[in-house]
Amino acid sequence: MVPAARKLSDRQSKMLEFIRGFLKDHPYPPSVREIQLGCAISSTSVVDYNLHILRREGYIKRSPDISRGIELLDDNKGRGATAPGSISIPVLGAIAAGEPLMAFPDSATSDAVETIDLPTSLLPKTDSLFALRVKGQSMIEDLIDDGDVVLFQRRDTAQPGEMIAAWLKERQEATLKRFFPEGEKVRLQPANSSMSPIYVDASDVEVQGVVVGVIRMYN
Amino acid sequence: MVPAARKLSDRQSKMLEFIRGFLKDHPYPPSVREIQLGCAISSTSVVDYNLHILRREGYIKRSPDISRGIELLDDNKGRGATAPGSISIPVLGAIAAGEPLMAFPDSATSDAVETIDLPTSLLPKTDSLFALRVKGQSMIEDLIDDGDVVLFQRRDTAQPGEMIAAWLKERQEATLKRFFPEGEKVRLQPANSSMSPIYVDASDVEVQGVVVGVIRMYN
DNA sequence: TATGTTTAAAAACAGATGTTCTGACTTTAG
DNA sequence: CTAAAGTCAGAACATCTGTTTTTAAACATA
Repeated sequence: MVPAARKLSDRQSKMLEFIRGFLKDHPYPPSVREIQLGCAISSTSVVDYNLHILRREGYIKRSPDISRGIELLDDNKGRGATAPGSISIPVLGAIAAGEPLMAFPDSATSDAVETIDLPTSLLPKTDSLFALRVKGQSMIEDLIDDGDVVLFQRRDTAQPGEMIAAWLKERQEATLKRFFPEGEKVRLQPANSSMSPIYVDASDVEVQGVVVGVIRMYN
Repeated sequence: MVPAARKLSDRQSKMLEFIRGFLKDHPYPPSVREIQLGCAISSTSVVDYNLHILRREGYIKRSPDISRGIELLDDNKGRGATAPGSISIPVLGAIAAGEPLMAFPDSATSDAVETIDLPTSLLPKTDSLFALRVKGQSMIEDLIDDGDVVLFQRRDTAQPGEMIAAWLKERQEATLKRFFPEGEKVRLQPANSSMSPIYVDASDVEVQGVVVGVIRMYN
């Protein structure tokens, strides 16, 4: 049960949420300055000020003069199969990098066949990640081979040139390509000089996620 | 499964026991000086020295320069345990794939700055694995880029054509190349058409491990 | 014996981190 | 409106804390 039912400011809720997330990713609590960075706060004094309030309201406990002496009180800890500092990423299925084909299901509704654990230290961000196994060699010149596992961050927009998992509504197909918006159209560019780009209406393309990593195993 | 079964000194066991107890009583790990006090040790350097050993032997994990950055690894009560079906692989350092240079230390005597967790399902074998971060682009045509993390299985022999971490005794250098024995000599072949192979005496080459995987992160 | 390795102690160093102070801006109560 | 309280920013401060350096004792090995 949450100890207090007092209203918290946006900043305080954000801090609480950050601490909670930090404790998921690390085996030690965050420092004041890590909270400052994580919540985009301009001064450590503000962090301290709001931590004071969070303690007064019963959300946390603090050990004075002790680094990282913050304890979450409303946390039902004790469970969590993933090692601290690591997160589990679901491998949702396969994606075509050659001829587009395999659809991959939505993570909300599907059960990942497997998951991979990676240390958060390696990852740019730790939320909304998923993985797909690559079929085909259209991204070979970007050093992504058939069979590689590609990590994505779920996003619905992409910057020009980014590698994305694209869903082509009309064809009901998913494909791994570089993303180049060109007016009303979108060019989906493979990284293989023997293959041609795909041109589709911007409205027909749905960005599923952008590539943040690659894993390859030689078996 | 306890990571190592190496002999620990009385002092080291006591420290381990103290850390375990401290984590039971506090929501944050102990500092070096708290361990010093708790175990009646006369200097922080001695604590640091023995913590190094505990990490080398796989009992704990440490986050450099982070206060209280100690994590118990042999603890299966939720905090600090590697996820079931996963193993932790030490990232020992860097290896040159361009001009050979950076030596990487021996795993028996070195402390991994970080580890990566991978599910055993992805791995061909789960024993004697280690990882190195690649410097240079000599393996670019084998889809291994500068900055990639390469997983090795520790072995002292290799099949012709396998990608290996090679130690050149005379030069005191380590390099990532493909292995081709040719009589008395060994050809170490880069996967970059703009680079030339290295020829050395067979007796001058020490196989450290063979490549079993690649991990790449875009940050 | 000579030499190198392991373990230890003491001190100093450098960086990480909690805390405090001052002033300004915003909101609220009267 | 005015004053008090609440919130925030920037800087400085104090100390907590990981790391390094130096020196040396104990121990094993050649």
